[in-house]
Amino acid sequence: MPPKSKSKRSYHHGDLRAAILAGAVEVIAERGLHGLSLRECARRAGVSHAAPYRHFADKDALLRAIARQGFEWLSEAGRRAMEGVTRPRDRLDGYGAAYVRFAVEHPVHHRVMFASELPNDPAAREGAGDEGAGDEEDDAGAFTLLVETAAELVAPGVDPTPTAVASWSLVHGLAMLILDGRIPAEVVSSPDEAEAFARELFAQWRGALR
Amino acid sequence: MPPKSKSKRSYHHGDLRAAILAGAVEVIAERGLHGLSLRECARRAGVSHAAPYRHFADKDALLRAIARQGFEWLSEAGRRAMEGVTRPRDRLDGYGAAYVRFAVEHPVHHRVMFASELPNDPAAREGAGDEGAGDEEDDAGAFTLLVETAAELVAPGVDPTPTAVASWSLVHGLAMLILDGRIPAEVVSSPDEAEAFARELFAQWRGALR
DNA sequence: TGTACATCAGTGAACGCGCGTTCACTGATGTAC
DNA sequence: TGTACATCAGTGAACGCGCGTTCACTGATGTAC
Repeated sequence: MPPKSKSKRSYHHGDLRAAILAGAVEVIAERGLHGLSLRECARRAGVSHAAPYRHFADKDALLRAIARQGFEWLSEAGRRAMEGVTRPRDRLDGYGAAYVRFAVEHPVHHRVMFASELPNDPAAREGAGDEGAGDEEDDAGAFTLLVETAAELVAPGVDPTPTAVASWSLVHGLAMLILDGRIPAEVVSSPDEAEAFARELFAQWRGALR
Repeated sequence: MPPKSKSKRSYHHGDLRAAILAGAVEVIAERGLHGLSLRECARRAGVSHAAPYRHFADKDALLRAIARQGFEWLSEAGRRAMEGVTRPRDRLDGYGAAYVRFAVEHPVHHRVMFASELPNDPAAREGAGDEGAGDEEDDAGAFTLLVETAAELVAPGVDPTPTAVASWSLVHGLAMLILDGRIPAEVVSSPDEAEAFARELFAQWRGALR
């Protein structure tokens, strides 16, 4: 395999789709969500600006692909964190810690997953075609898992939804505050620290409320 | 005061600054943060597209003004919610409920206040000139208030910061989830309902954790 | 009350820019025979 | 192993667009006298 002629002979990229996806995450990390452009992604992949359209119908499809990937990774992480753990409270803690860790490890994905740019636009939640439905499923799946876990925690007959929502709010809010730099960097500069901090939070929160 | 000649004789607006500010909030509500443009704000105020530059140095200054207004309103609401309430736990509940209510009442402000578009950009947190410093103060002020309240709640000698962070995370996360439409609309379609839901959440959360 | 003048809010033309998207194309790839 | 051909990934020119920002300007406002 001669080093120079490696891909020189062909202008075919090999896996442009993945390259565009990775490039998009990079761009968002550097310039923010509104700084993303298909042309910049193409540039980084070393490809003409029209090439991405072979793999993504439009800019929105690219964002939806990132969100879908994020939901997959998150639910996988949550599943892993809870397998083998039986005590309901520990399961909830494990899931929450995994949630925060995911956000710190993949801040761009987390942002894209939860960036509803149009608060007043119900259409964004509805149709959105085949791909949009995929996102919703992942999202709903994660929440269902949370409600089931919460159900093991509350007294029989009590609606577990509020507890599930509270748990989700706690970890979601913590993740957002960390990502926004509102939590001092020395406390949570690494995923490990973020996870530890989340667990500590859960513990002390319990104590504080008696 | 003749209805037609009212402002026809003068092209001076009267309070263009406020009009631009209100228009910007409107635009963001309709089109999202990235859909905001100074030209559109000028259009809605019935003014030439260069006029806003008399009142805002650039687009960023406009956003910073919205954020500053939001922080003022929020800290005012928090103060009002806690005045006359003495029991620490009730003070924390009141503040949290006010926080969630504020987010539902002023979703655009809340979004602008907490939209760090550039996660990796530490410069956004530092300098930012005179105006930026104003934001930071409001932000820090709100958090200080929270820590002080948390200090009354935990055992003496215990660092109240984690409890404060947990409280903030809970209400911040709940607000974000509501704003993103993740909480069923029938539960929280009005500010009153949002506030009630928040209080219910706090109560059941305590119960669930024993 | 009237006049001169400084101030400053708003105008409208102009600039350069990067973007999303389309389109007819070219040339590499893989498959059928 | 070789040839013909369909497929399809990537090209590059071109479109139209709205934007941020600047600039010399005009005309309203308010103040000093």
